[in-house]
Amino acid sequence: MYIGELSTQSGLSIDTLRYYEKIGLIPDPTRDQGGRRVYQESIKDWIAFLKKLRATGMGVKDMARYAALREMGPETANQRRKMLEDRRDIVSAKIDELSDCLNLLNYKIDLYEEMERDGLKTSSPLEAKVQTKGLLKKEN
Amino acid sequence: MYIGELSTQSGLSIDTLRYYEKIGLIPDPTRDQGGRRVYQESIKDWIAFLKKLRATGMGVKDMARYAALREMGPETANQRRKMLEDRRDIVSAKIDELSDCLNLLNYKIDLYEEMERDGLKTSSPLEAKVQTKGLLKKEN
DNA sequence: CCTTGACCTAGAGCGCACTCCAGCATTTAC
DNA sequence: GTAAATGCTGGAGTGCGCTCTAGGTCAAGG
Repeated sequence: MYIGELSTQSGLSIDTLRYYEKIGLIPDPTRDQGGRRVYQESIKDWIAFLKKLRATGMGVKDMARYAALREMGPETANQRRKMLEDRRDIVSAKIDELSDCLNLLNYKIDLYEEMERDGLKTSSPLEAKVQTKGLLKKEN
Repeated sequence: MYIGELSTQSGLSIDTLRYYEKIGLIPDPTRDQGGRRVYQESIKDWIAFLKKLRATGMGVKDMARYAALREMGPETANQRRKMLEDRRDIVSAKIDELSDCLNLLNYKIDLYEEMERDGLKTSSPLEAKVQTKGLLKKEN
């Protein structure tokens, strides 16, 4: 499988695939006689996992660290587990934060709907209302 | 309230406060005789809301658009509502995505624990196991 | 007075994660 | 045999969201 096909199938651009290789996220593939990268099917699973890690907000440096540990073999399992646990905690916290944001958005959308239904009769700033409800300032 | 105090109370750096002002996220404050910014208490609520929008992943350009609509008064309420609805959908989708990621992380952490408990007896790549479970590739 | 500290401006610089470019080689289809 | 498609490299460029710097002003305390 050449890079174009891998790009199509993995959803990463050709440039990104080469970039990921350069920074050590993807192992150097074999080359054909013409010097072109030849990928094995199994790389797709690894890339799918990398995409999941990126989706969690992990930076490419951390991902490269994880990839390097993986290359080193099973004796690094505990370090990789630790990284995933750290990431789990971060993701968990982010979900909570986004849930808060979602509540606030829904609350303000309701206020706007009310305001539009009432024909713009109230012109007091919505942010003030939100504050009085104590929906903001929960943290920060 | 001068910028230093606002920085402390809002959790944004002084530089960020001036930057937000420059790009139109924060209304231009009045100045004292010496030209120094003087803020009203109410700005803190607005900044708290801006921080929430940022936490949802909204870019500063969109935030500036929202801020500009707000400056224009109540007749822009429907446009602002639309923006918040769009953002709600994005946040909702992001929560779902992160929940998926959380499941995958937990699954892999379990595998690592198992592997470490079994004394590294299996050296097959974990990514392959994950793939066979169909936890990856749900989208992408 | 004079120093200290908080503030000011315009603009440069930074870290991140790509993305694009120029210039070239190879392969494939006609 | 030639043109189009696909690939290669090294390095520059991009957009984002700040963050920092240089060189200055201003107000309060000793």
